[in-house]
Amino acid sequence: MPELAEVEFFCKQWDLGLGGEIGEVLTHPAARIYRDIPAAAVERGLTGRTLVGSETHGKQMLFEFSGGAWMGLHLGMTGRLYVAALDHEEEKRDHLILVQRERKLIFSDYRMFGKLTLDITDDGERPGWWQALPPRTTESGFTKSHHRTFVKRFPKTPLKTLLLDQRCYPGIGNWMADEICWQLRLPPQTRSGELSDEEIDAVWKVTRKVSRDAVRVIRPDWGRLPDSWLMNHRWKDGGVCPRKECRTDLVRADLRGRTTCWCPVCQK
DNA sequence: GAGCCTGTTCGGGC
DNA sequence: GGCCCGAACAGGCT
Repeated sequence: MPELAEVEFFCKQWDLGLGGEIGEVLTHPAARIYRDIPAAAVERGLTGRTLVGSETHGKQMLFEFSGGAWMGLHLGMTGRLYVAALDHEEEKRDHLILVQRERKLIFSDYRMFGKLTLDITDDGERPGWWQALPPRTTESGFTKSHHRTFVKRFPKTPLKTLLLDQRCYPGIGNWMADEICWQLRLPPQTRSGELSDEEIDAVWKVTRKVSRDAVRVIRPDWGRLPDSWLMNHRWKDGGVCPRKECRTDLVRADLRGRTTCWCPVCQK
């Protein structure tokens, strides 16, 4: 489910817990998210600390706790964060629960593709892996030239596939990649090497726009994206291109292992 | 019951 | 080694 805007939405859910001490940490030790760090280490590492900050970067989240503890969280396909009252009955897939005095902060992930990390740093700096993440697509560090250089490295890769590469497009997932191709009127199969310099710059521009618009709409309350976008039409059978002058039946097919949706008329 | 799937990683093949 | 690509991971939902 979560791409960059949804990740921001989920991250914000835990804001209620900012400034609150973690009295107890409940885990499911056998859950797959503890493959990199044992559940016991997470319990030991976070109990008694205070949640003091949170931020997102693409599909990654970072939670800061007092004393230089940093918890990284990736939601995988189906992860979500929510807040519940203390008397909330634990659900089957609630793999991590941070219990505060007035609430529970819960990470739930039924398919368990999520990932959790914990770093304790002495100097108060963010962990190295976080600092090494590429520029966000919503920010000024995501420059035209940075983008152009990356595109030219992979001339044979289809545009849609390229847009899923987190090394350049952190946070872009399947629906956003299709949306970007559709707004560009370019077939998702277009090889990167076939793009003109003008088209490469257009990819950069639309990527920024789709990223920023998605965050603006989804982050506050999981709002609905405009019906003028492809997004609201791509899932159901019988979906048609939302362009007024087009209305052609959308095509859905596999591209490099991912379901891809496009308009056969607008995108050629 | 089979197939689907908004993500990432791993390993085989070239 | 680099690149490509399919399989695997897992389970709720249609």
